Amino acid sequence: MRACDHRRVATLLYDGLGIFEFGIVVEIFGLPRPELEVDWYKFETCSHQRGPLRTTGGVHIEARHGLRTLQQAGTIVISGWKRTREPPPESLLKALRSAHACGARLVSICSGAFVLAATGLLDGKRATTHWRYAEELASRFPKIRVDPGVLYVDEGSILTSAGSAAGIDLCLHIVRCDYGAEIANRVARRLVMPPHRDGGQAQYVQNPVDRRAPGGLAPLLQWAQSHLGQALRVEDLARRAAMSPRTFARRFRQQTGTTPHQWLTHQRLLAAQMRLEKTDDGIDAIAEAVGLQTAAGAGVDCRCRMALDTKKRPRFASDRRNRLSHNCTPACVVGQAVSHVNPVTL
Amino acid sequence: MRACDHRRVATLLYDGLGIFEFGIVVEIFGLPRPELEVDWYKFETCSHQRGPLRTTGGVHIEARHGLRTLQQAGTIVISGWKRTREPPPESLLKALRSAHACGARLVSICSGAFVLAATGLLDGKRATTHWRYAEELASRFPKIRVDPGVLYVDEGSILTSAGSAAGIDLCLHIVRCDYGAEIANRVARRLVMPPHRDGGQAQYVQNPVDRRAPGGLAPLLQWAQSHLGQALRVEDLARRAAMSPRTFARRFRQQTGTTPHQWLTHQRLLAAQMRLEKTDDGIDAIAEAVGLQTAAGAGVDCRCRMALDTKKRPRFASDRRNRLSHNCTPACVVGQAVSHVNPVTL
DNA sequence: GCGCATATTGGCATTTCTGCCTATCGACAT
DNA sequence: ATGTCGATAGGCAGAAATGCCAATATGCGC
Repeated sequence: MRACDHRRVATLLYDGLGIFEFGIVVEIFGLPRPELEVDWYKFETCSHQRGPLRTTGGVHIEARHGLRTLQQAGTIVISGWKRTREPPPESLLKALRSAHACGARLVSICSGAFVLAATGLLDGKRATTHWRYAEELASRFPKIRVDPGVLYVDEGSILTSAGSAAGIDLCLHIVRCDYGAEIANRVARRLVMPPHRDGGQAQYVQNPVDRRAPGGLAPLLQWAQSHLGQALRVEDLARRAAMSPRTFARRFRQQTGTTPHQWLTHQRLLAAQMRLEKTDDGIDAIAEAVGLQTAAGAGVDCRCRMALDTKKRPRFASDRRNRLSHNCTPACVVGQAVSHVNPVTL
Repeated sequence: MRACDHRRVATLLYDGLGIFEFGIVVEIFGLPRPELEVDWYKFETCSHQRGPLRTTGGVHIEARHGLRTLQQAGTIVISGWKRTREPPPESLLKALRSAHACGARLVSICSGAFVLAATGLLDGKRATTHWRYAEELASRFPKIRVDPGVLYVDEGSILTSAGSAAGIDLCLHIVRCDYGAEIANRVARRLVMPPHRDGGQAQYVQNPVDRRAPGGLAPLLQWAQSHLGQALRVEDLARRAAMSPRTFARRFRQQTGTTPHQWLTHQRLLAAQMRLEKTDDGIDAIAEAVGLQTAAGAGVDCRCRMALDTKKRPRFASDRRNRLSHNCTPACVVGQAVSHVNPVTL
């Protein structure tokens, strides 16, 4: 394994490239950043294919380099892969293996994990991918320990990240490793992104992953979601999970990234949003149904009130199609009201 | 003003286009989404310039349409503008004004606000842009009420968003307005982004904006940041801000998006991260210095402990350059530990 | 100036959160 | 078998967060 410069970053272009994921890589590694006053990354686009390549959004782009350059890079980013079932060309795999053998760092975003998986280099290692593909990845590459619940996995020389935006998190993580926290924070700030975000992509998945994980909270959360109308106290939830309140709080944070109460409030607001759109019920009825009016405890106050307070109801809620000044539905307003709540969805 | 279909989305390409911002627009509006089972947006790329256009990342792309198509769209997105000082061509401005007169919605991301500003359509309206450009925008277009503290501004027919990633928030907002919260949430989930995020970009700016806003917390926050070592209680902060604890809590949430205590803890961890990199102090000394060991109150527990606990120190902190199994510096680990804390920076 | 409506503020009670301390359990070496 | 170490669980007290209500300020039309 020869030493190689991780600051030489190459990313793979291919026919059908997702421009968003590519954009992330460019934004983090590919922009000149004189203000940071460090020896910043050198960035190259490479492809195994010649000529203009189609991308999402209906535009075409052309890589400036071929696999040879890719292979010489110290950090290689595979941002997605058009069709997960399509095996990557052997020439590409060879280049990746060779680069890795020389000490290069392999990075994948979203379905790019399938390319890394195909090299065999992930065997026995942990990895992740977009939650839509997690199952497929795990079943097609059983040797890989797929963790669908995290935003990214750092296995040292191979790093994989979950869907789309999680690529930002991983790229920032890499910057943090290479240049330190301060630089990474500055990059994040310029991106107007939080410097780190976690709790895993589990938050963003529709159905909780790992339903039957030992001590998993998923069943409880599901139960809670369908009983939002009741005045659920954290203590009750803990009892239901057969844990002491303290342990429950700890587990809850581990698995969701928030406190039970914040999560609950957020669920209530989301539910309210949905009902505002899907039903013709009035604000009060909905608030009641999702447990917001009566709710014992805490979590909403002015924020939710701003949108749900019965006093303001006539202003926009007389009809659920009634539009606000800015063409927003009530649900939209609630959405903005929610915004201050910790963004955990599950 | 004729009715026009907001679902016809066009975005402007230009020489020097930021591929990241463009990617956002594509990802939200430009992907086929059969799974949503709605009449999704039609997406077009337009430009006033012919031929391949340079973009960030060193690739070239070509717009499929010209200004005529742009003008006919119902939603026009300007994702950035290469040089804020460069006046947009009159032909473009004309097309935008004309489209707007016909009822089209104008949307800007990042420095794209300068293009909208140049049309004059923003005069008297509220708007925002990337925090780096906010001041310039305000001074060059004094008639615009620039709000540099928010992620986006919805003025009905003109929507502006702050830097880069804030464009995602705005685009999701638009989807929420057009198709409702559920659809928007599904799009967000697929992006692995929170469905809404707020508290404003104020969180991400290095130096708090609006330092002298009436009742602004910025000075207090700055003071707190330089006195993290002390055992600051929320009550103390409130007193220092000359507010009752209750009012303080409310204001704090308004302006930062979190509770005082969460913010404080996050600041402590960030500070610890920095010190781990910049100084040769040991874990204990640093923890002490940023108020984590001694800290009265709450906020860290197992999360921070995971990285800072003196018991585990020998494992990775004997030398600050000492690497973990995954090539991470201690600061990096702390970063991951921080992750469960609400991502507010300020 | 007056009355009404709305927004802001402060205090209080309740719930929730969290650091810390102790107890328990299992692995492992002696 | 015994003791030590580490990890996890539970309990507790103090701090923090929040809904709610009452009081006060602010604004507005008359």
